[in-house]
Amino acid sequence: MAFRLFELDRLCALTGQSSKGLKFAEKANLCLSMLKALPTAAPEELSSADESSDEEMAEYEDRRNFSRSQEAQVKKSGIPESGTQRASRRHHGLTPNVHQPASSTRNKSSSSATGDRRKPSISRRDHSDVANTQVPANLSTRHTAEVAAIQEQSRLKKRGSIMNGSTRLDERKSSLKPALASSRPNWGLIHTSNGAGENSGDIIDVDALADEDVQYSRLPRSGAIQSAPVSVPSAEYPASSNSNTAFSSHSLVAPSTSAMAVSTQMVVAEKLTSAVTAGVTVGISTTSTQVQKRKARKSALTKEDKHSKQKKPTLKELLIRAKEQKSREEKMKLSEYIEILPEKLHDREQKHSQFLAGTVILFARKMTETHPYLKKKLDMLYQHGATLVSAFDPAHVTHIVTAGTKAESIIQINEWIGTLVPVSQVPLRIRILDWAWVLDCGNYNRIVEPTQRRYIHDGRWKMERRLQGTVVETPVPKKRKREYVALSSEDEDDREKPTKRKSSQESAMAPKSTLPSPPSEGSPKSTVDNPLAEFNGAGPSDDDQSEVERQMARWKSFRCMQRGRLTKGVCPNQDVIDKLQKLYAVHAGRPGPDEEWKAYNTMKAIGIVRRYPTRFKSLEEAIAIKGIGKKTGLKIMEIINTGGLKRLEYERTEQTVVSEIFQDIYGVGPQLATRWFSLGLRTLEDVAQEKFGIKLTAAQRIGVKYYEDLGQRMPREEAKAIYDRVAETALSLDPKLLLELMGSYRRGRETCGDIDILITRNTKDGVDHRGILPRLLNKLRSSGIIIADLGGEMGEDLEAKYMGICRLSPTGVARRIDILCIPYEQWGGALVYFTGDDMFNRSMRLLANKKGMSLNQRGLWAGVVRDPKSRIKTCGP
DNA sequence: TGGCAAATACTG
DNA sequence: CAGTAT
DNA sequence: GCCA
Repeated sequence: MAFRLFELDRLCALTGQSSKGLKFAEKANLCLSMLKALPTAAPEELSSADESSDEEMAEYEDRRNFSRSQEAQVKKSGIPESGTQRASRRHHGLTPNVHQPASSTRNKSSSSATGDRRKPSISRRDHSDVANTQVPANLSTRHTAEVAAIQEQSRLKKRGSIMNGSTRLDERKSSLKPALASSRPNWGLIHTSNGAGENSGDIIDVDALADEDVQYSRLPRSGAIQSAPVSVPSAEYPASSNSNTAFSSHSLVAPSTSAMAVSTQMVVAEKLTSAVTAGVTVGISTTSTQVQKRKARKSALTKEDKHSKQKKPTLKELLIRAKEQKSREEKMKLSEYIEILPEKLHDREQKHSQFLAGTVILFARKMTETHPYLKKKLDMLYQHGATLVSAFDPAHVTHIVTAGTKAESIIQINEWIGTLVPVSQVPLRIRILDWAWVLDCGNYNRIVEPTQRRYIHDGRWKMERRLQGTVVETPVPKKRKREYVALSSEDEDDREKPTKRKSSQESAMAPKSTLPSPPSEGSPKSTVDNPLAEFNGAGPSDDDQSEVERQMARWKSFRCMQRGRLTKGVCPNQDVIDKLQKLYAVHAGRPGPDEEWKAYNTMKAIGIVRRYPTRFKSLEEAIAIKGIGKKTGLKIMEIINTGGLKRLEYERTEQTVVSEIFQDIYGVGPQLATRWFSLGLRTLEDVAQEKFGIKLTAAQRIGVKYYEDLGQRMPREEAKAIYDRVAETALSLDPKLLLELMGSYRRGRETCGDIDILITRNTKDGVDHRGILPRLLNKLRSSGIIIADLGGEMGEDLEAKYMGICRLSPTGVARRIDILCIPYEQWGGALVYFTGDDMFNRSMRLLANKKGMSLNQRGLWAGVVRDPKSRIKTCGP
């Protein structure tokens, strides 16, 4: 199963993480950490990712067999057999989840390949170049004005949406779907169905594993989670619901949820948490009889396992030994621990990339401390090539690293290393850095120039500046982009300078009040108090590396989220990004699968470039990155070297330009736009007048009518204001509704492309939100908020979606609004899904697939995807 | 060379 | 069913 | 277009 993990770094690339250079085991760990969020992952995979012993393989087989037997049951119970390799695809337009016979028309015919992708939803704001390109003379003046307007808007960050992929399902993949689908009509809640109950094979596995302790300790266990609830900021999230559906795990989501609006990191964290929740809930979300059945089977299984263990006692012994070792280590002081590291991690070169090679690091903590968490940090440093020292020796030490991801107070640092030397006495050439720096080094797989302000404590930073004569007194309000500027180059050689230290500078760094430390980038505050830590089946003291790796991965995803926001168009390769975005628009705006995939790829490349910390220097440097191949690499270099991109020049024909404009009309996609162009339409006027015999749909008319308004993003405050009004109205209908404003708002963007509202309701009291939507909409219409409909609004169901146009006031700009109601159980999944961004979602799903699971709006599903058999597992969030 | 996320809904 | 949408 |  190991081979599957090889794709992981691809995922990492997708999410903006660089797994480049990581050794296999690291990749595995990385993925695991990301996918800890997917706890029902076939446990055998999780364990084997570390190392697969024969015993584990045996267990793996056991479980598979077990699962197969379940499969058989599934068949018996009349649920369509899932194991078949036939590609039963859902039929477009038919009632969802009705199992389609294999003969379903959906197949690989080219038309389906095309038809299945949705419009790449090129952001309309993304035409920075539209205007400076020769606008065809025959475009009407109004059109030109629109173009200008668009250009104006184009500075706003686009919302990074991308097209989807082909829906042509891999046959094996699809094999799991019919069963899922058929077990539930309509957006099925899997966990209540009898079929689903029978299907929850992995759950059993998880339970069984709970007995196994050590090796599986990473796996969340329902019991563990239930017993470790976190306090619930109530309003944000309802605590538990009924005993049947153990939603207590939900409470774990709450803390992050509340912090969310302000912190993208927390968005990610919460996503993961939700996913975890989703997975975890499964295990406990079946009826009691089912639980009993499961337990029976579980104990049987466990016995088998134990039996097989006795035949091969080595593993057990190893485990015991490991345990002893661990407890010994736990008692060690840091200084002692450092001593044993070379022995403990003797194979670091084989297992880990050595991006810290050559550094001599002093860990800024009291060397007498014993906390395992700190040791893990040491592990990490050492693993990746650092030489650790427990005493300060200015001649050797190259870096001083603190354990926090937020700049520690200088006083704190002083206390930690002060016994060795006062901070003020540390030569400037020795950098005092944050843990974030280490993580970034991991991200980029090399030693990152520690010039980013956020790596460094304020006082120290200031002092360094002074000594350079580049005193920057500006406490830097918020959107100063200096961090990224600094990062690129300019003062990279600070530390090279043999700056003599002046103790007189000390004063500058004494009070931490001088510079308010930046609001920190989220709330990393280390895994120790991270709510997510609760999920990992064991506390921080569990399971060596993985914990640290996990944290690292977590951070990576944070970063990748962060970039989008903080970068704000300023990064070393911004020009490249701009061009690539245009290229993306070109591809995405053209019909056909090829173009779509080019677009997809271009989009990925954009993401990668955006978070690449330095300017590209060579082609090699560029194509060494996963996700950037020869073609893109060449383009990047062309842009960097010549400032332009020839490809763009000749791709940017009148057809392209006009077509893109057309596609900014709601309801118009690549195909229509292309067709219109070839029919001779050139301007929005043409479209509005339905020249050349074209016919507009109702939605398209609205799209034309509000063309300009809809092309604008709104400030997040406006989104919030509209949301507030909607929420108010909704709550007046039912005060117990839960609403959440999703999308880019929730991701903390300054501007939002649309308003995306999620509604659900805890059914604990036996009431649900059925039919609330039409009533809500009527109210909103009469209050003038909603001014046009684009579709949706399927009445009386728990799930309902509405799409329309709204505005804050009669004079306000028209905005797109989506309101969707979902069953309470799907809250977690939906939260993840509708928070996006798209790239994040796609990568998560990809990751889920690689782990043999599948992720969608409704939750996380375990079951093998691209691999053997078809174990069907389900879990509802 | 196949796959790249995935599932639904609406319209004409 | 194809195209667009989320 | 990239990757395996």
